[in-house]
Amino acid sequence: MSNLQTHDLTQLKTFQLFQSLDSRQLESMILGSCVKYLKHRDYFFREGDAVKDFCIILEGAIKLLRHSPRGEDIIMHFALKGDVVGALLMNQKEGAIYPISAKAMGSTRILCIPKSTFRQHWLDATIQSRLNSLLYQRMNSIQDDKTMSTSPLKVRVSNLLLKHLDHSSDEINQTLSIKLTRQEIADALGVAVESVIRTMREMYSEGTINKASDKSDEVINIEKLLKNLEL
Amino acid sequence: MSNLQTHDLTQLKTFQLFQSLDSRQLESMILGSCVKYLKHRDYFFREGDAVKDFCIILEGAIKLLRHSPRGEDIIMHFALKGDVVGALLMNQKEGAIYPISAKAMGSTRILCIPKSTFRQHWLDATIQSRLNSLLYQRMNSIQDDKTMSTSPLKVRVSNLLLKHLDHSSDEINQTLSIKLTRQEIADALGVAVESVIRTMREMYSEGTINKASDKSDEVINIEKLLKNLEL
DNA sequence: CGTAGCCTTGAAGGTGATCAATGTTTGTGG
DNA sequence: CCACAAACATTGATCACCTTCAAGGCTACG
Repeated sequence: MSNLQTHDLTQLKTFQLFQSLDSRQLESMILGSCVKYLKHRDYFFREGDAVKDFCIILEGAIKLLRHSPRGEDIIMHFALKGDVVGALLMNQKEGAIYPISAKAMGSTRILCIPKSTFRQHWLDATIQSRLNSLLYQRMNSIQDDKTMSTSPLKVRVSNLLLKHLDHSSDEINQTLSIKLTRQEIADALGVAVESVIRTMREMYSEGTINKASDKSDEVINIEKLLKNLEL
Repeated sequence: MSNLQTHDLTQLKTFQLFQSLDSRQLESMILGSCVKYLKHRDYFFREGDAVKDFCIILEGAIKLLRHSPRGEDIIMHFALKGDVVGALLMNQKEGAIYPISAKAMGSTRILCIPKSTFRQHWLDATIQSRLNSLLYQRMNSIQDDKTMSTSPLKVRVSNLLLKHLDHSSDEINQTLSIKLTRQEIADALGVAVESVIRTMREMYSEGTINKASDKSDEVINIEKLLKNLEL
């Protein structure tokens, strides 16, 4: 736990949520906040905890998940740099609990903001409307998933990979913006790991997924990926 | 299409969204609005249409759905009286399109509000925060569904029925707040109609669902229903 | 060095999909 | 009011996809 650095402030201003706000407003919005480091698999909060604060991801990634009745994890969303985690809950009544868990993927740096600051400085029309925008995107993505729920697994895996492609390189061969384990892909789709493994093995043999030259990373051929999504 | 009646205004005030607003504010929020009647299966808007307005349901119900690649409908949400449909889209840029279709279930009366009014009179902190609340509930419900995606169909059907029980009567035998066809249940769960029919036939034989004495309505034994959800 | 988390493979089995045929209900127009 | 179409419901037979279970391997990390 530590305080905000100057370069963090600069970074904040690049996030969609804070675009072209004046510095005074920005500073009021992060009153009482602090930077936290989460290690791989640390929880920011757990399903059932009393709602206390929310955060903005400065570096790394956080997965939002629930525990299914049968002990599996179901992943609802992968939150990346610039994403806001838990803000929707700040409007809830006193005594509310988190309906979901937030778990770090790899070392993650977050800016942790107390509920009171939200209630004093975030209830501004512009901000709320931007939060709505973020929420809208997340909603849309969930609905995309649901739309494909009747498609064969290969299509659903392809769709998931597509959503997480790193668009910085516009090559045919792209990488993912976060490293996803087979287990995580399975948890995000609500299927068994073994099924994901078998499906992705097939995608290897077709050349949709390839081993990267250097490391254990994986590279995705976007043309072949898109072909899986047709029909 | 017609204008708002006095009793409609009274009704509006009973909705969560408008709780304890003064009349002046309420009137500004419905500037330029009009009441529309939708017949069964009429669309309020269709996936792909240019975004123009949103609505509040005065009477009846609207289902929000998408078309899957294979021609099936996938139902995302059943919106009932007092629900707001399409408000999240009003913040989007010019030229946005509806990502979803909104289709009436039975005769439905709505208050249809133009985008311009939203932009002038809804960007208020209180309202936005209430919209967030509605959205939060919808999000939560979708996440509940997803959490059960690995459960057997009987559990998922039970869960869907539970969500739509009419809690006005606190008897053991309850009815649904909207009439759902087997097809709609199937579309909401993303499964085949035949599977729903077979599952519900079984629930009949167990006594979880029963024919109502008078009509073709169905009555649900809530104790047996809850038993299906355990484990 | 041993544990924990993830990956992999194979064999067996079940749940729900698909297809095809038929019945029922509702609404529409002549 | 009847005839016809459209939407919804039902049933059975067959089959594919994904799950489950069991066993083992790999890699990272204290």
